[in-house]
Amino acid sequence: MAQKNILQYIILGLLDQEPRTGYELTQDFAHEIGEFWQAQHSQIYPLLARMEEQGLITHSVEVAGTKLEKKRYSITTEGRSALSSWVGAPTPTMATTKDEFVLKLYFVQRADDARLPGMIREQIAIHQEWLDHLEARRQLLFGDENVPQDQFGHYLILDHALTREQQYLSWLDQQLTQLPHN
Amino acid sequence: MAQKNILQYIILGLLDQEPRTGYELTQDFAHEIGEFWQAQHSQIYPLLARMEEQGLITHSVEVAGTKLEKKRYSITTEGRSALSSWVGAPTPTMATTKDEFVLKLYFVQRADDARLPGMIREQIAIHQEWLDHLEARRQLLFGDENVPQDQFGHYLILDHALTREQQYLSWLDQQLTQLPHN
DNA sequence: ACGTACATGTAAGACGTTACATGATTGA
DNA sequence: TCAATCATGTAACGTCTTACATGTACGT
Repeated sequence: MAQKNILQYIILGLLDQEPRTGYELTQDFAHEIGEFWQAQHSQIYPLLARMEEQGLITHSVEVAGTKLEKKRYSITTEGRSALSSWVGAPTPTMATTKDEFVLKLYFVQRADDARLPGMIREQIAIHQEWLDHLEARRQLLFGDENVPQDQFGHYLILDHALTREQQYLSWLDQQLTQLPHN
Repeated sequence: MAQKNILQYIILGLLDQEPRTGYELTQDFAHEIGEFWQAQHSQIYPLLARMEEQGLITHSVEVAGTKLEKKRYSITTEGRSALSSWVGAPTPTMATTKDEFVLKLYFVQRADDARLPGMIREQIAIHQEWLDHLEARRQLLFGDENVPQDQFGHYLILDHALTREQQYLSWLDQQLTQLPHN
């Protein structure tokens, strides 16, 4: 995709909340923030080293048990300033959704293609499952709060993802019912 | 992103419509299909060579003027079969929208952050412009037709993109009006 | 003692963008 | 003749995923 190192800013943002180890950051990408961005540990560890070289973060060593060394990274003043100017900077480029399913639709030339109903039903199942996951997540994090004071950003993007999935699903439903002789 | 060579199938799909040169394919990605997938010529030309090696496409040489050689590629039987099995295969992976703006929102911790209104207004402008473009495109391609017989797939994904942008915009509008003392 | 989770790294390769490089055609 | 467009390629580099590789800690 060749972004401009967005991952770096995500890590800064997470470390700004509280210091973390590389392993913990990996867990965050697998769970906490994984709905919106993915990163494997093989990408995270080298990046942490580069960011420390640049002075954006530092680490201290914690020993667990007798031998195991954990590197707990914290954000530096310089890092905090880089994070802040990223958030404040314009975001002129739109997310280009590269949706394989939608691409396939492009090459279905005819409305009566026999494969369409099955294809759409498959996507409905996938997006319904995802919507359920997101709803459970909102319930877990925010309960029935309307607009929470803290974690406002997290609330915002969860709400955004929920709205998007609801729209995607209702679009799929609508297309399915509008198909000829279905 | 490490997809499974989706670009290859898009090229097969385009060549299935009619034979094209690498240059023409590049133009298609810049205009026709550029709303949904991007590819530069530097990615297209080497891929065409690889696809020809695999027997998915062939080319014939056209001479324009006195010297200029154009390679016009067509899909082979093998290519048509690969395209068809791609379209027919399950699409189990969801599009992971990596939306830089939404990521920034995640790190805005407080609802009264002074930067929020400006950030949201910027995105409204961008998405409004995009929506206008898509609407002009639909008007151009399909006029006031409701559900066209031919180019059904193109109609579908344009409709999908339009719906998505409308939803994105209304979400942004809603968040803007709900901000404290705006 | 054994399995799972914790913890950190490197290597190889696919995908994608920007830049480099060259030359022909066409219309003003 | 000059500029824009047509036309095809390679190089360098950044991002991202999958696989390789190693070892510790902790609970049962």
